[in-house]
Amino acid sequence: MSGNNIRRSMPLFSIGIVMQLTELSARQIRYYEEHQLITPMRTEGNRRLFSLNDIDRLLEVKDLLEQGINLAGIKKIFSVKEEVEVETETIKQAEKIRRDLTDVELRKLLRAELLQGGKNRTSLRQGDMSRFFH
Amino acid sequence: MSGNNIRRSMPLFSIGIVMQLTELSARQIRYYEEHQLITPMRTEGNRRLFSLNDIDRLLEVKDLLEQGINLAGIKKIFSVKEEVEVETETIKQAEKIRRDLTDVELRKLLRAELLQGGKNRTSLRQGDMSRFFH
DNA sequence: AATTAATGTGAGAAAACATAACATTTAATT
DNA sequence: AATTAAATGTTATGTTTTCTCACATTAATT
Repeated sequence: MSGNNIRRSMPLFSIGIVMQLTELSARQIRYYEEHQLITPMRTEGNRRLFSLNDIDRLLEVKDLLEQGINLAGIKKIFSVKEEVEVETETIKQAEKIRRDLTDVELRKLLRAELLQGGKNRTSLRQGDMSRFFH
Repeated sequence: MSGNNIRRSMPLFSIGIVMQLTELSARQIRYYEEHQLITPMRTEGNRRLFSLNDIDRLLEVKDLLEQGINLAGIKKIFSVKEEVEVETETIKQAEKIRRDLTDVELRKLLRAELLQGGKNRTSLRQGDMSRFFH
């Protein structure tokens, strides 16, 4: 999942290409950056380099603007979205930790059982075999 | 399938980006173009614009060169590959045509059967109903 | 030693992009 | 109606990137 994200945030496209892909003017794109709706990378020579994520954002900005929402509103919408994403990500990770922990518990139990096998002969393998040797 | 191909042949990347992605020098890239291993598009202002396919090709060129194959060899390899691709495409299409034709045959048969229902009363529906009205 | 294939390097011109300032348009507010 | 603010257009000027072309270098082959 993360590999794809890296790819989508890779700075690849010049402003000329982005203009074509989004049908926005350079002025518009720069203006939206000025208002922090996107934050494209820069080359050593200070040229903007846009990622696929940037392009997605620009298309969304365009769409929302056409719906009559102003830049302030769009910015807020983005920040809310961002929050939601962070939260779901946190939940996901918590879920993963929970799973991992229960796995650890499970292994602990199994390990205890195996170690106890010396004294109390009721280990799994013996239990299985006992069907044939009684 | 074709939509993806269009995307992969879309002229998007400047030579600077391609240099970074392929770790080839501009000289090398232009030289390979000169020898028709790639044919990037041009902007109105005569700048090269590379597609994902171009980049793939360049990486393959690089790889084959490192294996000691010269440009002539690489060119031949590409043309052979191209031929193979064309052939498999042709086979695929022939296969599709065959399928479509047999479908047509099938429908023809069904249609003939339905039309004949007026004279010889053994149509499917009547056949079904006859179980209850005998 | 000479030739060839692949790549490096430098010059000069053109294209693309940068910022900045001022102009225009449109919609909202007074 | 006049004013203001938001969004975009336009123009000017400087810098970066890319273009082609020519010549140089390197390594392998004859």
